[in-house]
Amino acid sequence: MHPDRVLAIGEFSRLTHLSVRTLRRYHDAGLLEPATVDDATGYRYYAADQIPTAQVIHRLRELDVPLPDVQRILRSPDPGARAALVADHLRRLEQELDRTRAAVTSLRRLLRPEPAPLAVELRAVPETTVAAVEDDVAHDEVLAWYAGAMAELDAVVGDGTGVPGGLYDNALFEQGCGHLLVYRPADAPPRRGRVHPVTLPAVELAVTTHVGEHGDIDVTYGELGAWVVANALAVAGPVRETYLVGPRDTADPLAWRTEIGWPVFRVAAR
Amino acid sequence: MHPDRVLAIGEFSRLTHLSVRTLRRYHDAGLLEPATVDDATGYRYYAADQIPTAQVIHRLRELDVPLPDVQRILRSPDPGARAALVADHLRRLEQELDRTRAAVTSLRRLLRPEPAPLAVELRAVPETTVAAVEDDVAHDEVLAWYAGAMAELDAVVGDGTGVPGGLYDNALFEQGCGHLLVYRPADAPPRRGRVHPVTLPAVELAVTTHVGEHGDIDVTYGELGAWVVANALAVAGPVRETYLVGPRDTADPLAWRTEIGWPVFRVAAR
DNA sequence: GTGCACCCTCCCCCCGGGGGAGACACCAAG
DNA sequence: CTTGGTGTCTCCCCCGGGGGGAGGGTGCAC
Repeated sequence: MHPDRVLAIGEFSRLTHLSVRTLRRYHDAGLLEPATVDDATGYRYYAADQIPTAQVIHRLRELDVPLPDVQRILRSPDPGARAALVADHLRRLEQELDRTRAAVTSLRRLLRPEPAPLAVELRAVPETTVAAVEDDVAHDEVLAWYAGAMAELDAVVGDGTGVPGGLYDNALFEQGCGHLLVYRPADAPPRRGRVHPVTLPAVELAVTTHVGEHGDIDVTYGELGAWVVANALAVAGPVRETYLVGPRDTADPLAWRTEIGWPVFRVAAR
Repeated sequence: MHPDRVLAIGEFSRLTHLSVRTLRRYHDAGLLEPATVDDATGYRYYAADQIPTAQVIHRLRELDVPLPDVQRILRSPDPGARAALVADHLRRLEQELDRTRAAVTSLRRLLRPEPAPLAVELRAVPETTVAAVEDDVAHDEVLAWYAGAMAELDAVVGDGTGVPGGLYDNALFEQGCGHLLVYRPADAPPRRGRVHPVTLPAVELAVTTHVGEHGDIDVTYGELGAWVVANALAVAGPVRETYLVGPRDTADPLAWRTEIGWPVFRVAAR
């Protein structure tokens, strides 16, 4: 046995199915340091027991784990912590899969030859005081934030106090992060944890209703937007959503009803 | 109604949930040309009926469709052709999902605390003449090529003529594409279509058997590689796989047996 | 006519790789 | 010991699909 036979980078590449270039990059990134490096020539030499490590990196990269996260996983000595980090990533992949499914649903609706006509109503909404949770949130954390905020809201004000809703800052879509607010109507909104009273300003809303799950809600947004423009209106302020019928009311997605209201004002005709 | 009210890029951004920067990029790429561009100022103005197009692009991008492909889809006027292109992409996503699943399987095995010891055998293989299909193939097309080549081979020489196998060029993993060859033993190999006789050279093989589906076969490769190195051998020439028990023999992946043989030669001890 | 939000172009950065140039290093054969 | 082929080094540029920010011109409402 020659357990410490050293391997040049090319040989190591053949054994691990990682390209030479990639191995060099991993060295530079501090991900996979060669067992020894010749000071004079710069030649990298690997040991046979680095093969499993290289393979773990390979697999993690196939799962699109970013290099810094790969490093974190490799550096964590405890197998439990390691497994937790990996599980974290698998969860992220799962979320991405949900996003993909939603995009497919939405695309199907967009490419349908005959879109159903949209019923839009112009509605003046008076000032309202509600129990709310609000925060600045990044685009890809919206779903998680929403779940947490709505759960806290339910816990504080109960879930029999009228139809819940949310306000979504336009900057969320334009800059990738923006101000979010979810609320429930309440006569005397309490102040507990993140829940506190907020007075929503009076607005003129262009309102339509989205039917079904939220995978293709952007299509409804677009149709509403087209209607708004066609009627010589312009958008002003955050979008309002009202969850008339949602997952908490019935398990059947086809029965879900979400009201979308876009604050508008009249613009001069051209 | 003002159906031709023009929209500045910011307003269009709010209506489509695409960032201003991204809209500009799509203009530059010829993906989504503004309805009019002011020659003097360079200001982009969009029409309301461009909203659906923008949304289709948004969805396709969420599915990671490359911009040139998005363009191709948008330009194809026939809804049927368009649906076919989209379906093509969904197939690609499905393949990627398979790859992800394989990586998860493999990772689980890699992170298992106690790896099972590997039984490796050194075997001298004589020169053999076989019926083969061979080609230079890119890494991400291997599975598709394999399926086609093996089907053609079965059709020409029948599937009762001994255990099939394959040779996989190391360059496939190092450079991303390399020479592939699949074969079946045959006394008088015919020459029909892509099938033709090939004489495989005699080699010394380090052989082990991979059990189960191929998702984690790279782990076995790595273990075999480590064994080869530990025994003062070096790899030479393409890897040989032999499909002792495969999907064509039984539907139970746990029963599959794949022999992996790495051509080796003895190196001087250090 | 003035202020301010909007819009323009341009350049650099991110990630994780690949291509290729030009210069050394290794090793076996002659 | 030289020579040649192959392996390896570093360095820079490229890809795709975006984001950040600088510096300067515009549209429009007051």
